[in-house]
Amino acid sequence: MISIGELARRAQCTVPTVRYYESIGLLPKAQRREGGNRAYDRADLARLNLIRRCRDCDIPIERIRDLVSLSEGQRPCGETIAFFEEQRRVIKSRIDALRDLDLTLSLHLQSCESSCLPNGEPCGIFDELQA
Amino acid sequence: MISIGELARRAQCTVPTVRYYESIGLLPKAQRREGGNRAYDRADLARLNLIRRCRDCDIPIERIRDLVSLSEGQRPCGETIAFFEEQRRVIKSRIDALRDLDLTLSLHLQSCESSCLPNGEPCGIFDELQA
DNA sequence: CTTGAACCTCAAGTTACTTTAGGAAGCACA
DNA sequence: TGTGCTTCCTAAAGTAACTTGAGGTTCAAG
Repeated sequence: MISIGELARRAQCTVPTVRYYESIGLLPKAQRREGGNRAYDRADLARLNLIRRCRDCDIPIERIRDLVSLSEGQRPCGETIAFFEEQRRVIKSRIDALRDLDLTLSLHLQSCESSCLPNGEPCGIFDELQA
Repeated sequence: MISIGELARRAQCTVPTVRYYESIGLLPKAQRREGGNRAYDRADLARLNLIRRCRDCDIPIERIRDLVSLSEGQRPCGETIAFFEEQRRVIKSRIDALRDLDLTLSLHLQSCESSCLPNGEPCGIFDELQA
């Protein structure tokens, strides 16, 4: 059994975030010690880790709720596979968008760096962006 | 001079979003027609386009405020380049996190698909995820 | 000149948290 | 046993970046 602080540390999130997840029912109500402090076990950490992995990738909480209930309900494989595949599609399109933006930024950086004067005067980087 | 609807359409955002940007001072107070409707010109569109590009990249509004004042103040290139490079770092780490999650999902999908029974009964896909 | 789309303001709702206020619990060490 | 100090507790309010809703006005087409 570990404390909420230890749990948060291991799952790389903050203590209030853990309490918040409990308050919205994404984590089950935690067990309590004598004095009232929350206590967690390995399964809690596993579940929080799963949630955090997903949140780091901006999967909305409602979708994570689906995932968790899928994992608990022992649903047939088909549903689970479909869910995972859908998430992979979302992830893929997000990666594509980010790569695209990165390319744009790198092009603007290049043009800035090549047209910049050594004295550090402003170049035309914003002219293009605002055109 | 174009209407707020036309402006929003061209900058790929919604009308309320434009009004919101004005309300927080990210866009200057719009000119008005006789009846009170907002009217915009090319410069407004340029500025909104810049803002939207950045927001698509999840650059927070406070940072865009910095950028706008950077572009208006004709600051030296160094600052601008540093800003863009920082944004590229943010994008890169976000892509890495997404790729990582995608890999995890694909591994679980594989193990699910290979251990699944043809009748669609649940397999152990979540056992690993929650371990 | 009327009708429907687009516009207006102001207020409240949304998501996923964080921050604040005001205490109580737990643990070291003197 | 007392005295700190960190960690914990709850409840409420704040934050970012918008979206949605209510209730009313303006504008362009027919």
